[in-house]
Amino acid sequence: MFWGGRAGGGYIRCRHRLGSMALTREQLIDTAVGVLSEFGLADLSMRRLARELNVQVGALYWHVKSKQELLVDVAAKLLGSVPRPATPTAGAIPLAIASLLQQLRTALITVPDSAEVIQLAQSMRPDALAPLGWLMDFLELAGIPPHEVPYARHLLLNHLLGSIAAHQEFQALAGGPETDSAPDELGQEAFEYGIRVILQGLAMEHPANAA
Amino acid sequence: MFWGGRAGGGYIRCRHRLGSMALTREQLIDTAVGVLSEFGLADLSMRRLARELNVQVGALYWHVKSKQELLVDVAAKLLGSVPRPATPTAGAIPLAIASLLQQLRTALITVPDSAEVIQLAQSMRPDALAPLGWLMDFLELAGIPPHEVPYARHLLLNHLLGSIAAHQEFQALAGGPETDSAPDELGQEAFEYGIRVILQGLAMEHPANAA
DNA sequence: ACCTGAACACCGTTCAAGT
DNA sequence: ACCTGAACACCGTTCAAGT
Repeated sequence: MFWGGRAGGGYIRCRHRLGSMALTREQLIDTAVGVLSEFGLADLSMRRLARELNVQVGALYWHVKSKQELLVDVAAKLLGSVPRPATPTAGAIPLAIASLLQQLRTALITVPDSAEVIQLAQSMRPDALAPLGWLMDFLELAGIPPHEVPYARHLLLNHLLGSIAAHQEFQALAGGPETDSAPDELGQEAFEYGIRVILQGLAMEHPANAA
Repeated sequence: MFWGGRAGGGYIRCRHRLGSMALTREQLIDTAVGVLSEFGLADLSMRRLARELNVQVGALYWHVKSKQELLVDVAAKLLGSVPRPATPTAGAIPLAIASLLQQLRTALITVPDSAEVIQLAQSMRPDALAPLGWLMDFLELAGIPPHEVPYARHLLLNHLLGSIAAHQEFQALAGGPETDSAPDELGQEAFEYGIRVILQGLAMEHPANAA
């Protein structure tokens, strides 16, 4: 959620821009990813970004149209590390789906409020997040009727984002990002359980596909 | 999402408080539900509520500790119309789950941003939303191993809230709350599809239960 | 082309002081 | 007990004017 303590102070180590050379859109996005990763969405304000980059707030609006547009780019960058999987053979589709989702989870789980950012981006520009398109491709490949593919994708996506959000909430209450070993585990188990259940359900609903 | 156009103007027909008698917490909650229902979460500010109630902002903080606490009560009120279902017989558990979820959807689908409000409430005070507890009871009754019951509940809840949010987004883009007939339908179909898939998947994962 | 300075119209929360 | 008035520390966005 976007609520919760305004953590306030705390600067990012590197200023991301020194002296004289012009600010770039890339720098702006990278700084936004940095602030999000370290302090969360509540601290990710345009004014905070301007401070971090040693510019006035207005300057940011020469590079992006709005905060929302910036967040779409932030979301895309968060998923940028997930590699495009090879097209799976017919029998291996459920496995390919599961491993894509696992990669998405890994990319997002350490970034606070990442689920919300992805959801916003997804609702603003459904095409901006390539990996979510791959998911649809896989479901089509599995032989799910075209008009139900979006339903199935939503089901998987809601589970992914929901279980990331739940895990981060839980961690927040437990205080800090889990200093001791076995940091994830419970969230990971819940995540895998859901994937298993949904894939099994899909296999029953669409007897044509492989599972 | 909490973003989107600040709709701005537009007052609620009845002032909810006239003249001299003291403001009550109930009035505050009801007004909040009213503003949410008509204008959405972006317009639901403490200052707006104060205006609507003809009080100064500070007055609200005598009745509630914070905006978040108020929103928990708003969430509870939104689900207040859902009646406690009778305990189902063993064979009818999946049906009871499906119909409870349908009732929850019906209670929330017309209220903008209701999914976010429920999610916030659920994360702040997991016990405040009784109907979500009933869901867990049903899953236990279905013979799901205790430590997996929360996983299954999350799965269903994420689908419910996710499909409500998706439906409202879609409607927002389509302009206004669908003036012509057949207003829901698509969202309803996606919703039922997901329920079916999840329940089938649960039945496979836990052969003991009935489906 | 790129940025500053300043404004506009907002936020949530607190708290001394009034009744 | 219940509320006002005023402040504190913020927001996102716009835009004339500077370089």
